[in-house]
Amino acid sequence: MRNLRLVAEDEGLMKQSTMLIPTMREVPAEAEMVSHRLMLRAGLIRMLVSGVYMFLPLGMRVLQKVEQIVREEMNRAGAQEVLLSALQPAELWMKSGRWDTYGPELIRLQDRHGRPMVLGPTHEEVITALVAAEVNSYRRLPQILYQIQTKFRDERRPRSGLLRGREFVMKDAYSFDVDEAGLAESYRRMYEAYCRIFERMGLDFRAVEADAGAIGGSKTHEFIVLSEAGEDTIVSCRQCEYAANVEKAEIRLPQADEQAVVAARQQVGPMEKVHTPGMKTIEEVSAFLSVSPDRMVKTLLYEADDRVVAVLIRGDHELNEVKLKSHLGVDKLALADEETVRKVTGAEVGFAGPVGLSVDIVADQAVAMMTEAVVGANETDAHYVHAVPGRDFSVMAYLDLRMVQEGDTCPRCGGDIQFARGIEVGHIFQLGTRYSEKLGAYYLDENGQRRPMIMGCYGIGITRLIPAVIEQSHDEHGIIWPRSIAPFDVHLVPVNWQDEVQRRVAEDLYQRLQERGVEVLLDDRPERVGVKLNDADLIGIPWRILVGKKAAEGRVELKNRRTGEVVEWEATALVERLDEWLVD
RNA sequence: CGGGGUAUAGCUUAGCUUGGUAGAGCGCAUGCUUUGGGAGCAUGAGGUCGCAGGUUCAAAUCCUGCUACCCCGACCA
Repeated sequence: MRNLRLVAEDEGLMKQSTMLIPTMREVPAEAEMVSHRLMLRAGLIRMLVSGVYMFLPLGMRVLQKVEQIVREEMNRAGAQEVLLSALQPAELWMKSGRWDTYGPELIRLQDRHGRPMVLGPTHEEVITALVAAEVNSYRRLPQILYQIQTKFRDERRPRSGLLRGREFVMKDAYSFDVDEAGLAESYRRMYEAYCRIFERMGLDFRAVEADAGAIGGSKTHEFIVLSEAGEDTIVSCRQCEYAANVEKAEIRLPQADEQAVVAARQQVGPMEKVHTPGMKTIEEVSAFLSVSPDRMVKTLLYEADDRVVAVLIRGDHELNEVKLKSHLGVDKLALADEETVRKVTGAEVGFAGPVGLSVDIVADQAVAMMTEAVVGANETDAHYVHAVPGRDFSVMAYLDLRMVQEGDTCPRCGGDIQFARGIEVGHIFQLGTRYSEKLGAYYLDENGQRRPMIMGCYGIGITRLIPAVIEQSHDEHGIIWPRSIAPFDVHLVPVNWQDEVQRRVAEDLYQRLQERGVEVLLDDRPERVGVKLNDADLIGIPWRILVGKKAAEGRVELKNRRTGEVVEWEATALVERLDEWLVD
């Protein structure tokens, strides 16, 4: 008897009285961000420890729908699904070099034999080793393989619920091609698949040029869901298609007459040391000497891998560390500590300058256009005025090193740029041969030549997509799901479950909608209407059918969660014509 | 890793200044009434007051250390 009931497909699976959907009326103190609060309140997730979350039945349904969309689009783009391992031998990471460079974010452990292992934060090593072992001819290329897996990163500061966790689900795809043209084609396919995926989820997003970071590679795009709550800042042009992460955004040099600069510099009198007691910041020195920041140069000392480098930036500009790191080609970059600064400059922090400095100096390109500048004197409480680039100090290179800021123009067309914030949900890279060479992914071409495969990698933060959707789609009452990833299509809510007529109409609708393939959640709890309706708004299923007093006449109410629009229907007609309204 | 904050019932919290039997609202259980936007009455269960040490006749409260969680920053395919 018990078994029979359990196999009955219908038994409680979509009934709220039996499902674990622990909604919360009060806001949990731990959550700040809207999406985080709503996910906890709607009973989608619960935290186990910081940065690690469990998916409850409702959240699980959403997660599965997101995964399914990604799967469909990956398959459509010609990618093949695999499942790689989360537990990986450290050996592979030593081969790629990332055992040393990845840092404490990589969760390292030992097996019972003392063999070093890692919990995979990403899968370049594993997939490359797999393809290296199984593919060795151009005849078997190209290949695009993808997986949906739990990944581990011991983040310094997990935050914002699912947005930045230590354990999370990602889709990652890897392409292997015979040449650059093949890579470009694989990259294009993935780019298009990504756009379809995010469109299907109803997201307002932008694909922007980005920095490749530690993973390496040349061309790369980030997919950013626009949201003020996001951690990333992007710039985009109002006139053309240009859009980039601020970390990457190039600076267009203003038109300048070099002859004029050179001529102007010849008019400048000799450099002069001035007493600037306790004036350490640009603002202080600027106010003290009555010189505007754009006529000053700040000198920043960085430890880049094992050496110290001085970086010159115009006083009103801000250094972009990502650009600096990429120009210097180093793995580690950090502002030098006070002791190092004192040793290099012979002065307290705040008085560094390029004149007479013995370390390598690079400068932002804007400095090259300055006639003269105020700079630190490498002597406590002193600055130089009338320091002329090239005359009083020289630099190794002028580079694009600063952050874009309001008022800058588009590097492509010179148009106006605007800033926006967003959540990074996808990132695609053209990796080249970095991993294939280190892990031995070579193939023989038509001429029997051994060549490294050209790789690309393509990630989507599956679990991060859910809060991203919620950030863009909610109101003061709760979540508003797009139908494509909603946990259910229809929320069926009888006003009074004790009322036999309402109950009969609701159960009948429940059954008939299910027969037509509609996913229905039936709120059969003996709660008061108010409780049920508030929970329904909170959970955010796109359509709500309310079965109330008019059930006696066979009439029910249909409400659109997004628009709030309510229509009264004959229950029978509603089932018959559901195709008309079940379009999101 | 630096700065700030919090820790008392499932959730939100009072009590801590000034040491003396740990309280409320919501939720939960049972019963009755109620049922179109978070009901009413009654009864009841539920607490190592984050952990460890110290001071004291006596510690949720004072002191020390630790841990966890949150926020800001740094960091981040």
